[in-house]
Amino acid sequence: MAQPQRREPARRAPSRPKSPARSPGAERAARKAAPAVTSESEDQRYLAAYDASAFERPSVTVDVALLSVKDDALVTLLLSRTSPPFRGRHALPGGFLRMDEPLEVAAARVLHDKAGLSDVFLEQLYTFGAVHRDPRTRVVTVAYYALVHPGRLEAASSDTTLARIEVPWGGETGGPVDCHALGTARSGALTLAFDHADILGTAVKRIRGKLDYTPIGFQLLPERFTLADLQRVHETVLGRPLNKDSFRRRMLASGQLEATGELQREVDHRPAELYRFSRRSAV
Amino acid sequence: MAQPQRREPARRAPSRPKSPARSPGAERAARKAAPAVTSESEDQRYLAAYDASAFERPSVTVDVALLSVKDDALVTLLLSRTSPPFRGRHALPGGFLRMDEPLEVAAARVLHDKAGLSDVFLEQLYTFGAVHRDPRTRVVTVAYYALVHPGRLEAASSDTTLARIEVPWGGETGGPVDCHALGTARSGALTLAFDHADILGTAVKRIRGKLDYTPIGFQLLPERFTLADLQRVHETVLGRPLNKDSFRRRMLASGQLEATGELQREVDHRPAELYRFSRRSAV
DNA sequence: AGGCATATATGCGTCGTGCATCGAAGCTCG
DNA sequence: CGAGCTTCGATGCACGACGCATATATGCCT
Repeated sequence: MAQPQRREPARRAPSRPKSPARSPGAERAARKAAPAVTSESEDQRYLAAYDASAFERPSVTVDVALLSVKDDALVTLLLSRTSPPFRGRHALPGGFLRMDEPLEVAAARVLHDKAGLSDVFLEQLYTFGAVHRDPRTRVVTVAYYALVHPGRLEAASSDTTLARIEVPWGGETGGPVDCHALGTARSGALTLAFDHADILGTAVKRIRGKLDYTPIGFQLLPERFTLADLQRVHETVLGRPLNKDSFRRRMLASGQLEATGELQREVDHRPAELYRFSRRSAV
Repeated sequence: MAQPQRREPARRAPSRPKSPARSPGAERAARKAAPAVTSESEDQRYLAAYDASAFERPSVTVDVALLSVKDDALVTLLLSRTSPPFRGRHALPGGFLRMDEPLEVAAARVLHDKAGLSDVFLEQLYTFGAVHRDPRTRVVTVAYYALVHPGRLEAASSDTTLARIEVPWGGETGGPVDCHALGTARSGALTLAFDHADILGTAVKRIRGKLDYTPIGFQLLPERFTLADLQRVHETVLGRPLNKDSFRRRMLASGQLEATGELQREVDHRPAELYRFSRRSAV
């Protein structure tokens, strides 16, 4: 819906107008006490409370979890925060939503301005709106995830940091992930700003789920790649080994691969054929 | 991220500070021209533009696509709008996000106040932020979807409308859906307010995708049900017939079902056994 | 009592997957 | 130059899930 001009009549006002019921049990009890009757006085109080908060608007930002696979590890791009809160900590690239740009454009802009990347696979991930996820004001952030192959990250790492992602949970469980700065010899875990470790965890969970039935794996590879490359990417994302033969057959049968006829070079064994992603699969 | 107090230094300012690059080609060209160099003057201009829009905040609402399956049809709960814009049209239950409540609590509150429903399966769906989705101001809405069995809808239909959902696309394609008011004999399609037909379409697409590997099907049934009931619900959601034997075996093998020992009653044929959803499946 | 409609169990061909085997094709080294 | 190494890539086979067909069970109706 959406009414900046508050006209919507509020039916079935909750017994506690100020705070909505949090626990399902309490909520059900409240409903049982006053099932479907509309009390005028309750409506009045409810409207008053509604009015008060309706015009106070939270800030809206976009954050981008930029993921890649480098040296058989999931990596992400982080920025060091130069101002409080969480000064000095690492955070996802993000920024405010402008009034005249769609959400996805804002995410692309953030990626362009802060990571120097354009023309990147980008998809909405989840919206995080915990009340105190930003200690200053209410900030609702629409998180996106982006996928690039590691070659495109090299050029962008001026004041950005590449961090290796370690997933402390198995399969599809979910939860925050741990990040370790890449390159630096010390392996101390980075403490991310805000709820960005949760955002990254959600992103990992999402791409793990979508990997089998969507062509997102190709986004993490250069244009030409071998089947072994593709399998290593899948194994890195999923965090578990895959059967080689089954993977081959499944990929070749999916119709998403196009043989280039070219062969691998500079390898000390039999070179594999190079394939290309063919997006005319969904025909 | 999220900085109401604008301190974030903007690196790699785009060559056109006002409008972020829209076309991938143009964007890539711009990046090639100025790869990783930070120009101070560009930063200045960029910050000025950034400041201007950073403090103007969009409104944030939540909308809930409440879905159910009734008489072998997908149905949703709609409200008639009593004020412009889209006065008289039907819309999803929704409302403003309050400053002190999490997103999911807001969605539950909306469901409680406008549909009289509590303790409902509720999950975040997608965030819609097209610039002019609300003709008055910028409104970003965080859409949720909710699932209930049709028995819980009867009590709630005071000034709400139940509408049958017709999906004009097949499988996982996506897009808006058509709605037809239930009960009324005439089958004229309802024109929904805002982008709510898209939200419903996204919800249908989502539950179609999640139906096989999550227990959401049980949310659309009463506590006890037969395997045939469950199959009909699945077929209605997916919009295609399913193989009976395969469905039986898959469901029984999933470990999510618990036989009650009871049998169906008041049917003019052999009664089927009643099952119950057992959430101790993931053990 | 018999018919009817549906539930429930069983058997079989097919297909995808995991596993093992085998030949092929480049490189390295003696 | 040929043997040996490593990985590629194809083939064969057992197993399980699925689609399909068949057979039996069971409560209600006539």
